[in-house]
Amino acid sequence: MTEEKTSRIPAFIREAVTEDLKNGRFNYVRTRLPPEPNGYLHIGHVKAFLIDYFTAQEFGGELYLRFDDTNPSKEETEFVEAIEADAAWLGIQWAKVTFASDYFDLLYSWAVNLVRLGLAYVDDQTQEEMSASRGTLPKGTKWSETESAIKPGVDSPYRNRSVEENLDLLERMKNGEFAEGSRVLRAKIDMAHPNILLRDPVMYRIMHVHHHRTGDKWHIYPMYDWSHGQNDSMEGVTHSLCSNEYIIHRPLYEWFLQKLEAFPSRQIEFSRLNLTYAMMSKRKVRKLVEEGIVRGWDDPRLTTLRGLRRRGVTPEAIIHFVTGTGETKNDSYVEMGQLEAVIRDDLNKRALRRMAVLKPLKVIIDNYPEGQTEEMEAVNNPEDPSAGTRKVPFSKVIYIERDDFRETPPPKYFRLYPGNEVRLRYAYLIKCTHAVKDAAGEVIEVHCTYDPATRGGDAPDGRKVKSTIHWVSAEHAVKAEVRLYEQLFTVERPDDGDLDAIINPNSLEVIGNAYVEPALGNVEAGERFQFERTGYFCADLDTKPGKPVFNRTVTLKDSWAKVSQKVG
RNA sequence: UGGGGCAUGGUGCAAUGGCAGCACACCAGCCUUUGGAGCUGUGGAUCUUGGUUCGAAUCCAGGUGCCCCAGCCA
Repeated sequence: MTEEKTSRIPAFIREAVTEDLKNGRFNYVRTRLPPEPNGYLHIGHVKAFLIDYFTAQEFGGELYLRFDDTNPSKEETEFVEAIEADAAWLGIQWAKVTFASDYFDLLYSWAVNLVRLGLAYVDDQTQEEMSASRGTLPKGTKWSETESAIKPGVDSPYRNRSVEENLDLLERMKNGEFAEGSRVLRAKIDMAHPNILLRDPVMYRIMHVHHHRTGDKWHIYPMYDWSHGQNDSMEGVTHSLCSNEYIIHRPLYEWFLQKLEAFPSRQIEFSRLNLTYAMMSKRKVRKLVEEGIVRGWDDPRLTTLRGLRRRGVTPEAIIHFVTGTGETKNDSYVEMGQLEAVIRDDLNKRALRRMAVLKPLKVIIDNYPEGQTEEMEAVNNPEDPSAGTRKVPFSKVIYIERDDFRETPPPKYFRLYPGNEVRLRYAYLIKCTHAVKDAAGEVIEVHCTYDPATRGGDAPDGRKVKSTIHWVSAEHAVKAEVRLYEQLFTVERPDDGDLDAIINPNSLEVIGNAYVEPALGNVEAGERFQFERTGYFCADLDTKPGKPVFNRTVTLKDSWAKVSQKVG
């Protein structure tokens, strides 16, 4: 693999960081990954992770993994561990792990400073009152169907309390003297500001909730805007890289740090990764899991990291995909096909080839000696000679793919049909004589003759066949469960739609009676293979000794599907 | 004129005032013991109008379109 790009981070970030280093704003680089521990990582997070990781790496800096655990009602230790494990699986390395909650004490003292400066106050308004006094956006935006005009906000009646009173009230909020929702601490900025975030944003709210790390110590918890930038600054994070939705937060980010005269961390934004047919909304993914629409957070149909891993996607493929899509400030939707192409490319180079018959049809080779078994030599990976070869047993009765036989072949069909000769991969040329049907008219077995002179697959007389099909020996085959996946959703942008209306009812097909070659009989969960001509597969967690279960990671490109569609 | 952000083939990304290129997809062909892989080729894009310039995707001005923002979520 060649390194075609010298840099793995977007130009606009590289330039900004370079400039900061040159003009002396910073003399080192430190970035941070800021996951909220309220769910599992999905492929959308990988982009942010990689940008943070590579930016630090490229400038000889370091990366902190900092959990944004400021809302104890949603967050759990379970997710902290899962996120760490998933990020490590991806290959991301960090200098240390921290938590927003590590800074609760310091942050509180900073809030006290702000109150002393007359820049923050305790507001006793109800949530409804605050909302009503915040002003409105003009008609035409999605929230204002009933409102007709832009309105500035109105100052809270509590806005001009004395510093002493604010200090006292804040202290008592912290001590748990007040009911949830009864008071908040707000920054004192400008209730008429055109950017609504600067209309006296809430800094602390009262929550009498147990925190997964600080226990019951706190009764107030900071909001995102009163935490994230401060933590960046406290940790000496130079570049706080985040998605475009935070652009409007940047003035607030800077306001706090300037007023506090704190270390001037810099926020830079980029666009999120959107993928067609993928659900990125944590809330909706949770619903899929809770309603049993999928089998868990690691369901292979999900684009969670655990889902992708279970499906058989490698970390390298994920990284290659994400860096390959590039990073900009443009809103964009990358096609799922792009991900699949990268996965194929990755697996093509590393996956051992095996033969597996997913939908078996019995073939009897009438002129092959009864009871005889031969060991055929098969290549493990034509892309990688060092993968070597293996022996595959061959005998009189074999299974082939039902799709590889037609009693009456459509145009351009090169596979097995009465009178046609095909090659059994690594074995013999066989010619179909006739098919046997059951009472219902369904083909239940096919009879063939083989040419003993074609062992290995080449005819001494030089005659060619147009098709090579895969097979397994009936006597030696191992029975396997195979799970075939399709898109979970029927629409390209599932985050937008009504969940129940867009679920693809056929996203999972379980095949209980596939036959696989003996080499597949004892595989470890997680091992990846290419089943010749059908796709890439990965041994599932449910695999037991002698009872393999495979997930289809992705199909092979199927040009016959195209031809057959065109032909009709 | 509420504030902010973004506009390059179907999709995603390059081109940092000098021949609009790459990947995926698509189409045609070659090759093939995977109708896989590989190889070759075709078609297709600078949102719009004006300006600056020898020269504009790039700079300037106006317009248009899309996205984000009124959580005590992050």
